[in-house]
Formats: sequence, C-alpha cells, structure tokens
Amino acid sequence: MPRAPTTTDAFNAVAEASRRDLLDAIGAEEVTVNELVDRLGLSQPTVSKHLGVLRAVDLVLVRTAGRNRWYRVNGPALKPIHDWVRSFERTWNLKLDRLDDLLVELKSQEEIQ
Amino acid sequence: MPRAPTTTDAFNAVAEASRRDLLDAIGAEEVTVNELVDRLGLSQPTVSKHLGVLRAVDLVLVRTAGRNRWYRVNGPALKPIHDWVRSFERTWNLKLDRLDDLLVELKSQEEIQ
DNA sequence: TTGACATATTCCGATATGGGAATATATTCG
DNA sequence: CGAATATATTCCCATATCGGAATATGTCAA
Repeated sequence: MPRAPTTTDAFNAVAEASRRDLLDAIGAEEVTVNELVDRLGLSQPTVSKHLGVLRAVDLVLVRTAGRNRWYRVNGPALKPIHDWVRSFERTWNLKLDRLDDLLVELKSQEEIQ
Repeated sequence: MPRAPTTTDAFNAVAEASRRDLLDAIGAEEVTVNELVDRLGLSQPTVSKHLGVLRAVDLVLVRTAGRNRWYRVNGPALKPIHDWVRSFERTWNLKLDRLDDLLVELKSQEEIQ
C-alpha cells in the first residue's frame, strides 16, 4: 500500500511546502494563475497542477472570467487541521487554560445578549 | 522530483492518518509500543515504523526502561502547523477579531503584573 | 544458558508523486 | 479567420511510501 494520494484530504494536500506557499501567496485576495506564477517563480504548469490538488480538496475556490481563472482560499477547508492540532495545543501553551476561561465567559455573554 | 519524504517535517509526518491516530492514542500519557499495538489494532512493525517517522521529526519523545520504550507526544513540534493554519483562521472564524482584542488586553495585564 | 518477551529493522511490491517539456483547450483581439 | 494569451493536461521518470512477512536486536526470567 503506497502513501495516501495528495488529494485525499487537506492534511495530505498541505504537506507539500509549495502548496502552502501557494495558499500564502493567494492570502485573502483573489488571484490569477499567472499572478501566482510571477509571485512564486514557479512554472505555469507546476502552479496549475498544484492548484488542481488544492481544488480537489476544496482548499481553493475558482471563478472563471474570460480566459482568466480567479483563485481564492477556502479557509474552512483548513478547519479539520486546525481542530486536530488544537487538541494538542494545551501541551505547549500553558496559558490556554486562562484563555479557556475567557472563552467561556465570552460565550455566556453572547448568550445573554 | 518525487514527493517530499514523510520525515521532512511535521506537516509531512502528520499527513498520514495512521500517524495522527497514533498521536491521538498516546494523548497526554506515556505509552508503550505494545499498548499502542493493542489500542490501534495495527501490527507491531507497523506501529514501530510509524513511531520511527514521528521520532524523526520530534513529534514523539522516547524513554527506554528495560525492554520497554515509553513514548509521549512532544506537543511543541506541532506548533509550526498550528501557526501556519492559524494565519488563515480569520477566514472562517469571525469571532477571532474579538478574541484578538481579548488577547491584547490579557497580554497588557500580564505586563503590568 | 535458554527461552520468552518487547521493539526495531530489512526486504518486498504496487503505486502516486513533482517538475520539466510539450501539447491541448479556451478565449480574446485585430 | 489567425495570432496571441491564459490555463490545464499529458507524458516522462527517479524516488519514497505503506503494509506484510521475516528477521534482528536487546532484555528479562528461570
């Protein structure tokens, strides 16, 4: 049994540094493929292929306009990673217990209003 | 150029679901290899090999006692993942801005004391 | 010492990979 | 229409992978 395909889930897609760079390069904007080629200095086919993987796991969304494709990051697709890592956060961040208290407080305040 | 080795960094090591399961199974305890074999229902060599990858990227620490090896999770090795994902958190969690305010406040309070 | 136990390592095989180069597919413009 | 532009796809290959099976290494116990 080989390694799980990169398109299996966000964990596998994001394991490759180039794809993290790609997501960073897009950031909060809506960006064109050629713009990403310029920003990252990768070849156009390489960028397109990485975007294909990111698309397969819903990490990016695309909008077609003429001959351009405008890509943007689909943040929520990263949530599974965030949630999983977060369960270990307590191990390295001792202040989290205080933060927990604050969150509980914040939540109860919201429920009141 | 093939895929980056699983031992390249925490991102690659953790891309494999079995290894996330392994870390989950260890949790906050200190656990023996055979105990993990029992908990996960994987073969002993498989568990040992996964632990080898996790060791290579410092995601687990080991202590040898007689013929046993006691493994524990090394939380801080997950921080790079946490930090990277966190930079996109704002995309899906709108309450983060309020949380930011709280953190700034908390920090300034700490500096005072 | 010999056997049992705990763990690691090696050998095997089918498979997906990332990047380069070339090419295909649209779409726009003149 | 034909050229140019934007993007995706295909073909290539050296390489690392996961799991199984077998085996090696190390430690304890009688």
